[in-house]
Amino acid sequence: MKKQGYTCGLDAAVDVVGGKWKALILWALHYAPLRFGELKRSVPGISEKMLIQQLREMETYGLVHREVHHQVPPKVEYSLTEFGHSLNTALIPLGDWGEKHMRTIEAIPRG
Amino acid sequence: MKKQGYTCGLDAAVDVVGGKWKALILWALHYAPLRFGELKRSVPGISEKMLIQQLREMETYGLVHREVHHQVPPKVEYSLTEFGHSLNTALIPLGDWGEKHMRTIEAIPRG
DNA sequence: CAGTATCCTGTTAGATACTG
DNA sequence: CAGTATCTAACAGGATACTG
Repeated sequence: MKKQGYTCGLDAAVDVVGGKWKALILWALHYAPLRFGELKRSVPGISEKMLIQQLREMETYGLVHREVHHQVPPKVEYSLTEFGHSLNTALIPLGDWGEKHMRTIEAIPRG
Repeated sequence: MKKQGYTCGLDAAVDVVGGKWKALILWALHYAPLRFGELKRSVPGISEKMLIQQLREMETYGLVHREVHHQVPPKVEYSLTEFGHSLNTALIPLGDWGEKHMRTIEAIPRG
């Protein structure tokens, strides 16, 4: 979330879902609501700091809903809103594309 | 292009098209091949440095083709490959989503 | 369990000036 | 026209330790 005055829809969408983690978190929540710890295990490699940071942003975007259950031990569940689901749906073709070309992508020399 | 061993297709796709500019450059080239200067005008706000840098990466990914016409003054045309077109197609729903929700997105308080 | 708080590093990106 | 080169600021992200 950095700009105003987007030049096209893709510009706006990339601004919302951009960065290393948001699309993956969205994807993980597609199937069912998850607790913080479950989510962490569902997104391999993410640190607790990045996870909570991205979740907070996605909450302010209205993509994710945070539900606190006052128990001991604490239980917090994250789920997609309708808005979040609509974004996830829009990401499906991109995910399919990536899956289809994963081998090609991995074979590209890094640098 | 940073990792190997993607966990899902979206992971791989975000790695290829991620960052601030690549999706926009891809989008601009969707309609027709463009020269460097035309491309710069088509992607408002991009610096020459970022444009050439992103184009080079996209060339190594095989998304973009660079055609040099040996003339004075020089003329270099950039176009999408078939691979680039396939990625662009996969981005259409995301672009539509962004367009549809642009007002909502702009209204979110920045942080 | 579900976070916070700090510190630290590498990358991204902007500004500016210059070239074949 | 189509780039290169250099410098610097900003930010994303990682490591580690601590808390209600």
